[in-house]
Amino acid sequence: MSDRPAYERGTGFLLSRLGSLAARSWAAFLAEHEVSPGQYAVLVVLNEQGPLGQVSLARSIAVDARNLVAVLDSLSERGLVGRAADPADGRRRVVSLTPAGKSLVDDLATAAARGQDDFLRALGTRDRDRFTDLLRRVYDSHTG
Amino acid sequence: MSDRPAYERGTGFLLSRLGSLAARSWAAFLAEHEVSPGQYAVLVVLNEQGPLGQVSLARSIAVDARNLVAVLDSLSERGLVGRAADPADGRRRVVSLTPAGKSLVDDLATAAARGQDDFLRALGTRDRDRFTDLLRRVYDSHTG
DNA sequence: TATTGTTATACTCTATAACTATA
DNA sequence: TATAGTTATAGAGTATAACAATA
Repeated sequence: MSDRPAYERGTGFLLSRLGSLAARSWAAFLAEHEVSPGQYAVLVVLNEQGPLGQVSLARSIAVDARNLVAVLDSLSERGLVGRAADPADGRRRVVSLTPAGKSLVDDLATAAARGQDDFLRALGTRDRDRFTDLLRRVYDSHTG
Repeated sequence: MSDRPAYERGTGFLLSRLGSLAARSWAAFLAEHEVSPGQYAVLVVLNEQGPLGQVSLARSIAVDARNLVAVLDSLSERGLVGRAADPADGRRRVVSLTPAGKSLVDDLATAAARGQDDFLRALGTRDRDRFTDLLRRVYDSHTG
């Protein structure tokens, strides 16, 4: 086990603190490519799941739909996503990835894989895979 | 492996996103006890490591020393920590936990252990232990 | 000159409230 | 009435710049 009282460094505490560190590191990496973490999350989800309405998109990235508006505005201005009115439902605006957006996601993802090495330097190759697997399972349980 | 392109959901992306979720959940729990995440982090570190100067303390919780000042002011006003001038170095102010602070940390840690169950519902008991261990190793590698 | 602690300020992320339009 | 999208605004968390006191 540990030489410290385990309850003081429970998973919630650790995940919250480490997540804060990771978010800073991640934002700094993305900033070099002039993309915010929220923008990248949108691009990734659209690339994986295809076009989505804004409410579905917001839930998929665990962001409030109100705060998604400005993110989509900025992505749209840069030509990375498009918003099209849904003919079947006048309220909906379907968001989709443009070819330029698709190209950017692929490039960033490749670069990001290299950038992670330093942050996870405490773990060996096998533990990194285990870690990523556990993270994904917990993450997916919260975003559906 | 996965049915999705693994590079898109690398560890940096997942940790940053999940950490954001965990931080919200964690802050909500602490708010019920009128404590902020930053305040709790200070209390935990002081409880583990004993009295510290503000620069050492800031590094231990991975927070900028400038942003630590207001946190310590609020904790001091509530009588949870004390700041004493260091006789050996006039610049330093040594921060230490008061009995009331120590008591609060212990109570919160016990309550937090119960509150984590829902957030980690996707993992079994053994995987939770593995997850916590991996988190701690990565976290410690960044905070010394 | 370097370090400790501090203030002021700005920027990002998130949350609260209220609104429009469509169903 | 319920839902999709939007706006305005306020609150945390963090980062940049500059400063005083001490080493």
